[in-house]
Amino acid sequence: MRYWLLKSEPDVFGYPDLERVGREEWNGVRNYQARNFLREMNVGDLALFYHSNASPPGVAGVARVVRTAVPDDLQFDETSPYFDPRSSRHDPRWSMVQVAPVAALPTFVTLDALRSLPELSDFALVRRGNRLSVLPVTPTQMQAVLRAGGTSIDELTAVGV
DNA sequence: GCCAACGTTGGC
DNA sequence: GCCAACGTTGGC
Repeated sequence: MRYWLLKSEPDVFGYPDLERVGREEWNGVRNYQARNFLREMNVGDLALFYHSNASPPGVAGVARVVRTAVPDDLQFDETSPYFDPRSSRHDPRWSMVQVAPVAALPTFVTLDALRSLPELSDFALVRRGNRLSVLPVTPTQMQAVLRAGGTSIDELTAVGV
C-alpha cells in the first residue's frame, strides 16, 4: 500500500464534504507531476486530506483510493473551467481517481504542527513555494502525521479498509 | 531552445 | 489583499 497527500480548499470541497457525499472523483488536476502521481495510485492506498487556502491550513482527515485513474471527464467539457481544448478523447491528457472517506483525524494537524514533525523535514509540503496538489507520502511520514492527529494506520485499517 | 510575460497557488 | 514561487505559454 502507498500513501499520498491530496490538497483541497475546504471552501470548495473539504473533508466533511467527502464524508457527506461518500465518494468523490478527484478531478481537475492540471499539473503533469500531480497527474503522474494520480496514475500511480492503487485501490486501497490511503491519502491525507489536506485543507489548503484555509485558516489554519492542515490535514483534516484520511481518504482511501477506491478507483484507479481514468480519463478526467472535465477535460472534454467545454463548459468546465477544467476544459482542455488540446486534449483529445483518443489520447486523454488528464486523469482522475475516485476517493472515499476513511476517518476525520481526532485532532486536526495544522501546517505549523506538520512543520514541527522531524519526520517531515524533507516533505515537499513544508518546503517553500510548493504548489503540487498531489504528493507521495512515505510510511514514516504517514505514521508521524497520523500520530500527531491522534490515530494510527492500524487503527484506521481496523475499521474495515 | 531561450526566456519574458502571464496566470495560478497558497501561506500569511 | 499581498506577493513569492512556480508552471506554462508563445514570440523570437
